[in-house]
Amino acid sequence: MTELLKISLPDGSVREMEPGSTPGDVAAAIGPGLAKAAIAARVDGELRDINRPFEGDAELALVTSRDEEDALELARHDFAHVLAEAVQSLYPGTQITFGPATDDGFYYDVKAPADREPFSMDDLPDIEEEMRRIIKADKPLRREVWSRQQLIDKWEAEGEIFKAEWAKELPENEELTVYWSGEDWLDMCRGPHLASTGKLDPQAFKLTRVAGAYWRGDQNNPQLTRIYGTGWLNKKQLNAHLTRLEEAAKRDHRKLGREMDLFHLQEEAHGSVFWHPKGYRIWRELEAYMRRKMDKAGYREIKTPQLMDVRQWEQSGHWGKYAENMFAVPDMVPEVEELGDGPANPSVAPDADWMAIKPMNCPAHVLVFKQGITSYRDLPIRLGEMGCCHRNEPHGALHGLMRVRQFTQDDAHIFCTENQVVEEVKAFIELADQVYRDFGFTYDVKLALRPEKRFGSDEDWDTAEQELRDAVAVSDMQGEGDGKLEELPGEGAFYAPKLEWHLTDAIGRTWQVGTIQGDRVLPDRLDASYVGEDGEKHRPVMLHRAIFGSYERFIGILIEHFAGRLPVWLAPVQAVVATIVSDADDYAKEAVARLEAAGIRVESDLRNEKINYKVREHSHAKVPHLLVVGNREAEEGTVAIRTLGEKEQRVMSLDEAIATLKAEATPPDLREG
RNA sequence: GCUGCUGUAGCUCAGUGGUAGAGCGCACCCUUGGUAAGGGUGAGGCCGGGAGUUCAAUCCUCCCCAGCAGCACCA
Repeated sequence: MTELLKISLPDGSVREMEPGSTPGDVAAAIGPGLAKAAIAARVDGELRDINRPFEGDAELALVTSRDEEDALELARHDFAHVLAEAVQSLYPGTQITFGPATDDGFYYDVKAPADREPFSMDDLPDIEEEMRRIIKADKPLRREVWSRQQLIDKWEAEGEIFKAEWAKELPENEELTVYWSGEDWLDMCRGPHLASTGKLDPQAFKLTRVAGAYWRGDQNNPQLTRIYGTGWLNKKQLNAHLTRLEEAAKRDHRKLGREMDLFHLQEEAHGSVFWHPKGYRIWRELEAYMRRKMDKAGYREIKTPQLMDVRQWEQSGHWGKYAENMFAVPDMVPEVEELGDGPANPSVAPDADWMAIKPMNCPAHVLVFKQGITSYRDLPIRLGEMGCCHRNEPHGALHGLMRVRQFTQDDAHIFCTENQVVEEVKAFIELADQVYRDFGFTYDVKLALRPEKRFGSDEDWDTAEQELRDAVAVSDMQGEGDGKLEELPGEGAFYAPKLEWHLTDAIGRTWQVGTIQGDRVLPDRLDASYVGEDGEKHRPVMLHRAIFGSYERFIGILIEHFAGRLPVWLAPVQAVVATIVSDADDYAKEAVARLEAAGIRVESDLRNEKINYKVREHSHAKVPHLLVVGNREAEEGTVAIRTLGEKEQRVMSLDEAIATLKAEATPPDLREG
């Protein structure tokens, strides 16, 4: 007599099941409805196939499509497998590698057969069709445990060199599984999967693009073709997602930047921004705001050179570790050969001295710190700079305002003693939190730990990393996202670990803005010191920090975050006074003069156009307030305010309107209460 | 930098082996109209740059540049 398995269910009940039975059997025992709805199971908390037998007593929670997160993960993973199967079925000789679920779908990295070009967008319709065929065939997805050698033999026999390479590195003692799709195709996979391909909705996915991706993420390896898709549980979800993407595209800062006449980019200065009056207005407001914040927080602002002798960069270590991203300039008058009307051909003498344009401000700040003799009593010293830096970024990395070659940081370096580090980092974390909340952002904080290539001793790295963790633990952060501190091994700077603040753009990509880094390397390399209580020289710790990160990136994120509808205090034009008839022109001019006198950024629109047209145009321009005046308003001394995003107008006296606008135009740090 | 795609008027985009078109915007005229497109007329383009094939190239081929998506990179 075999002993029955005790399967506990979420409602607290316990079912006794025959050994070898599966979560599917439990579902069937409970009722036919559930048997049909159950797509997978959580067994002792682990997501598993519905048909994978229990290995003993267990806690079971059946997963249905109502458990959206699990269901989506499973479906996307299955879509990825179906994608791989479809590609191999259509194009024999294609090698498959990996294909995980993503935030909105799935991808699979494949290597096209040698006699074929890499896959392109044109191939996607055929592949989609083949995927639908596989889904409709309702092929069972069956789990099987294989030995490592079995896997290696199979992949090698089939010429799957990537899979074989991977299989060889799998641990010997772990249970290795494959999943069959029907009887004719399989992939090595940890699972879990749905019971069959037919559980997928053939109308709930769409292949979206192809792109190159390196095998195992290393650019020294062959490049594969990554086929991306978006995958959902049903067509409705898919369509909703596609609509969301369209909406997100509308708030792309590059598009809005042009439409709102904020800035432009052009090839002759690619990667550098031409700021237009309206865009630079936003910049100036941000800069004024940040200056007030930093002044109050005990920073002192400085300005340091754009160009320094290359020898200085050698000493700081940048020339060795960072030269490929630096712009170098010969310190000489170039010989210019005139070729008639053709291009001038400057040539550089072989013995020219070289200068480099600063890619960061830190070495210059150390040089400022080193002037004179500093006592421990003076510490901490916080030196701030709106520092314009140039970095020669890989061209494929450039992206609107988000990743540029010339940018200005709200940079500062805090020189302090060992004992002051945690306290200073804490103060910074709270300052950053205030700033992000003033803009309505939530954020994620990550801790980037020591990279492979680095300066400094392991003991110093241990200390520096722990200080950042300690500071986070004692800090008061309110505007944060999920509240967990994610640690990123190997991602720190060559001189210091970094705390990083990440914000999200319109389509969900995250961008680092703020950072603070605890550096013991640069003060040492550049021989910075202070005189301690004991009269001896000591090395200060140097904290590198920024909150906006760069004005360029921060403005890009602001534009996307607000879809161009910036808060009044940041809006380049805060109000437009628009007339209905020309008889109201004089009154409109008076209103504009009074608004200007109150410090409001206001423009007038006296054109001979219908009010409908003016409303439409200024709404498109995302002007927060439109003050409409006609004969009625002129007589009564009122304005009809139409606020962006609202359908209703409010009529109020001009005085009242000025007071309202003035309050809204006040930057958040200057508001009372 | 790598893979793929794209580059035509200020913007969004059609189009053709015989040097070009629309809508919006812009200018001018008419219209003074109460909250998201009033009407008319007109100007505007070395079809990203270079080389090649061709009687002829915006169109085909090659190289370069830039942009887009992803990868890699982001001190």
